[in-house]
Amino acid sequence: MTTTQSAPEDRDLPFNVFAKSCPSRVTLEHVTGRWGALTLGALYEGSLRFNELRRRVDGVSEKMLSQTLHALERDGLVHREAQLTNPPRVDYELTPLGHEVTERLMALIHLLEGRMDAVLEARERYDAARGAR
Amino acid sequence: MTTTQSAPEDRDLPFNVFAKSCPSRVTLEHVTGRWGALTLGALYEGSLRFNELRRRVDGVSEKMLSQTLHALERDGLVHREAQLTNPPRVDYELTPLGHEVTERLMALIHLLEGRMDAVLEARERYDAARGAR
DNA sequence: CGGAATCCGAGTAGATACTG
DNA sequence: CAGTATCTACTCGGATTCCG
Repeated sequence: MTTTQSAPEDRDLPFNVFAKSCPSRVTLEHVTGRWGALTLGALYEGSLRFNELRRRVDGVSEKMLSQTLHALERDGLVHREAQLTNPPRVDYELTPLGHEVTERLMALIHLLEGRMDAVLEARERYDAARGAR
Repeated sequence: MTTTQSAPEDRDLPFNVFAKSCPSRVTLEHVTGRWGALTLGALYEGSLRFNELRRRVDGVSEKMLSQTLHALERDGLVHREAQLTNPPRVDYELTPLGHEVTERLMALIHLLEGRMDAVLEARERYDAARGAR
């Protein structure tokens, strides 16, 4: 054993989401946040323009989408390609890193979508037991 | 080809997070939400008691942890085991479904932690270009 | 089309105090 | 220990307006 390792969660990684001050926690929130996850998911299929994204991500406002895209671009997960034509055209696409991240994210989303029946059942059981009191 | 399939995102799955009204979006938010993700992550190593959980998930308040655990329990991802001793002892652990979900979640978290250096670099580049103006 | 800026209400999060 | 209750503060997020 060449490295000193005590427990799995006690890795000597420089970054640890469980620590309050770790920057990785902020990025995790950008990625998994309400609109971040859906935006990345939409871009997973390919590059999209601003309003195409808005339509894909059902329910997002211009403001939130704009804000979300900025955060993801700043974190290096999304690339913004602006063409100064008239009318202007701006395409958003995943960076290689963004694609890797989104792969993992989609695995999570698809699992969840596939097991929603079990989740719904669990909710009914929970409500029947708790709500009755 | 035996199934009718038009596009990957156009699957005829009953649940689709991209749709505003889909219940899967709510569950996704429980799982990936600020405290949900960290709580599941903490429980991935094994069952924990309430205050152990509080210490692991750095920065969470009692209220938020309690609320988070209720949501995850209701969705069938976390199991609550209470012993009516004195002092009371309550253990939380992942259900099999919760474990599956958390596996995917941890894959995402670990990827992110491992690439934070790239994220931080991207941020500096972004700020240098944008913040300068 | 692709945004930025402003306003404002609703919901969320934290601190605190209390209970079993 | 394991929570609940309450209060306040703050942020989030939507609608609107305006600009390049």
